[in-house]
Amino acid sequence: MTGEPSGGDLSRLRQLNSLAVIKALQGGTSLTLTEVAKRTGLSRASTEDVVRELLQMGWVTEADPTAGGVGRPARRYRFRAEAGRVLGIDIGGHNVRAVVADLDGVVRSAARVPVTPEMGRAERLEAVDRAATECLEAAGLTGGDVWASGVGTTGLVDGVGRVVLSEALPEWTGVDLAAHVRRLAPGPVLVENDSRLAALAECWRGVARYAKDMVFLLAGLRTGAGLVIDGKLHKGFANASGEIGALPVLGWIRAQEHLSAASGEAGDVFAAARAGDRSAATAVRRYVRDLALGTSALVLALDPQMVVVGGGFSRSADVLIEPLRRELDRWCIRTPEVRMSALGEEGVVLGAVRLALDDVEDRVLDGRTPLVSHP
Amino acid sequence: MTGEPSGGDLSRLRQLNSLAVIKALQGGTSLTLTEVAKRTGLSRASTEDVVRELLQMGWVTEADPTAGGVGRPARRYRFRAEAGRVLGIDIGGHNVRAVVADLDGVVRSAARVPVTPEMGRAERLEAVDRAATECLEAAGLTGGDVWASGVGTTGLVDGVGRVVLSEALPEWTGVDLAAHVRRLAPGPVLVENDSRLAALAECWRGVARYAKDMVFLLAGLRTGAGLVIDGKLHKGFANASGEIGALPVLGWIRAQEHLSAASGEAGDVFAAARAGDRSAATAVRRYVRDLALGTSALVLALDPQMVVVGGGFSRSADVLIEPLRRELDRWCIRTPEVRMSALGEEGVVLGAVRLALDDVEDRVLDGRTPLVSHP
DNA sequence: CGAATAATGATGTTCTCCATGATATTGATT
DNA sequence: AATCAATATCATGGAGAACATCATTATTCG
Repeated sequence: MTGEPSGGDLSRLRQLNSLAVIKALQGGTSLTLTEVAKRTGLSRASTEDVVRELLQMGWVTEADPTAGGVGRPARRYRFRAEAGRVLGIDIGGHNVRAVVADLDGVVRSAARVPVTPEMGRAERLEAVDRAATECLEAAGLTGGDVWASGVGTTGLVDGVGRVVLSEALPEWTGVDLAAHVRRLAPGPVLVENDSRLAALAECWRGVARYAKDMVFLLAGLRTGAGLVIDGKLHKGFANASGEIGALPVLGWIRAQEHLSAASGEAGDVFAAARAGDRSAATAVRRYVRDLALGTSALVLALDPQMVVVGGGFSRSADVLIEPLRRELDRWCIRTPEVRMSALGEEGVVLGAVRLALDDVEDRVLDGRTPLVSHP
Repeated sequence: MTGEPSGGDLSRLRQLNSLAVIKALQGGTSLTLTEVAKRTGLSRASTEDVVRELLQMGWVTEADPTAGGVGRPARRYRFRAEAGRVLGIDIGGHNVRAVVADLDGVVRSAARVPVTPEMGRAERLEAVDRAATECLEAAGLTGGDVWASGVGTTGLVDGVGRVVLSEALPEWTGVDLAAHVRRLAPGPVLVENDSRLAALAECWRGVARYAKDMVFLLAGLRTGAGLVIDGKLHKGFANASGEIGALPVLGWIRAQEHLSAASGEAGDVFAAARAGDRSAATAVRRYVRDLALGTSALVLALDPQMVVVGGGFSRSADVLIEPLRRELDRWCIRTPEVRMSALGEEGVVLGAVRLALDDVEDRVLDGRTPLVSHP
């Protein structure tokens, strides 16, 4: 019933310990052998052995020793994040973003191509190509250098990277994004729904960094949700989790209508409400009420530690967050922390990067890819 | 972001391999060394070594060799499930059940003490004592022989085994069940909500045996839910997951009222509906409609592989399941399999046993309890 | 009764980790 | 400048675990 820490060979032990050392070293900081030994729980001697091996394979490299301090200065080692690259892509209604990141998830180059919600399939895919190649070029790479790619898009995505259903974008249902991106960057391509990727990103480097259970709320022209459960993105049996908006009584379908009824442009309504416009304030109140209903359902179902609000409207956090919290209080047994997204528009791309990195780590961990660097 | 398969010592490797062998041997079947070796992926020689050690520690024992077949007959080994015992208790409105099970989860003795929903705290706890001692005695054990206990009760339970809130039972809020049961059986006591335990049980030996994501629906005088996500019981940050019933629009609050309005006794309504009574049929239809609304919220949120219906009303599956399925179809993007509980009234106790067994396995796995048997 | 078959037992090797002590490099102290 | 204290690196030997290989043993089949 539990996972599979399954034992095995002696080499498996070394593999696990190598991985532990890498994990300790990851994140840009450089450490001395003694520090690594302490973090991994290994003996100093073994740590040295492991590090030597990793050094030779190109996974770690020596860093500058720090001056000062008594005694012989220790050598410092750091994870060689530049050993590999991943590609992250966010295909939205208004923008296509692409970034190249290193193995620490640090963005090395980025590109953005504006698109419109009305664009057809071919045009949008062409924008994807442009964004990806532009940012690969800026990083001085070709597609072959990429170890894995993550792609975020609106709509439901199946297990092999095809868009099963997209209501927001025309001609988008049925696109085989994995195949398309694989043309640009051979190697594993992982496609996910954008709300989910934004959720992932918030758990990684956003406000939910230490939350194991978290609900991400995409509040914008569309309303959506992404769930992180037990530290992992929850996909569901057919990749259709978080689609609470489909239930009419929970209000997500009609939520935005309150805003568009009050004014032409949605962003204006929040500004007007902030300025004291009565009808705008009413519209926002109604919007929040509907938003909170669906959110309460998620919160009651999952009892997460935190709700993170992202999406276009999260810019108007000042008139959103507090009312939302109050509405949640009405329904929830225990109202979780409600916080605004820390990543804003970059959330989805970063989540795509995380998705790709997870894949890389999984493959290294499973030993399917032996720990060999591409120098 | 992933778990902690953290490496370590050589002894750690042995520990993992021991565990793998135990897992392979668990479940009553006896295996030959070669079979174990094949299942664990270890070499025959190492398997032999591990098994010898486990044999000596009392975790496995030799079984009768099977006759027939060419070649030297192989020795057969089996997990010594009788090496330890766990206690499972279900404290309900009408019955208190207790069972003693071995490490394979096979029930060795059981006891049932009838209670009434109106009983106060002292009386109900006294029933718990009676059920537990009766079934310990029947198994020839004292509380000290029990390695861990699992307890199921209605209501919200906190992390240390206290009932935080119970609406169904009088004087029940605030009981420290863990402390109470620990008096009977020292050692770890784990307390959980009954719906959740029933969910766990269905995933273990019920109809959801191979489902990783599953929603259990408790349909009875109360309505509740238990969630299994990624093969594990989902508790939530404050142990309050699955409480979707708190949201009025989702109908669980008013669901039963349809039934009680139609007739005095709930069970009768289903019977009457089955017999063709028009008003009873309408009541059932309304009940199912409300039940489905909350269930849809759970299904849309989680996209589980399966919905299992348990609780008192699941006896009337013939007039429940199919209409429920149809109603779910109305709202859900992908309607999961809907099945009736296979365990019925025994579900909660079995879940309690599983909870206790999980604790035992975790402690063995973490090495906090060295693999030492109590002979 | 011998041949084929499959399990068991024994031996030696290799891999990995660890403990211990020797050696190196630096800052502070005399 | 010489010495000391502190810390890090290097080297050696030992123990535990897993594995490959081969000889041995217990069956059944012909």
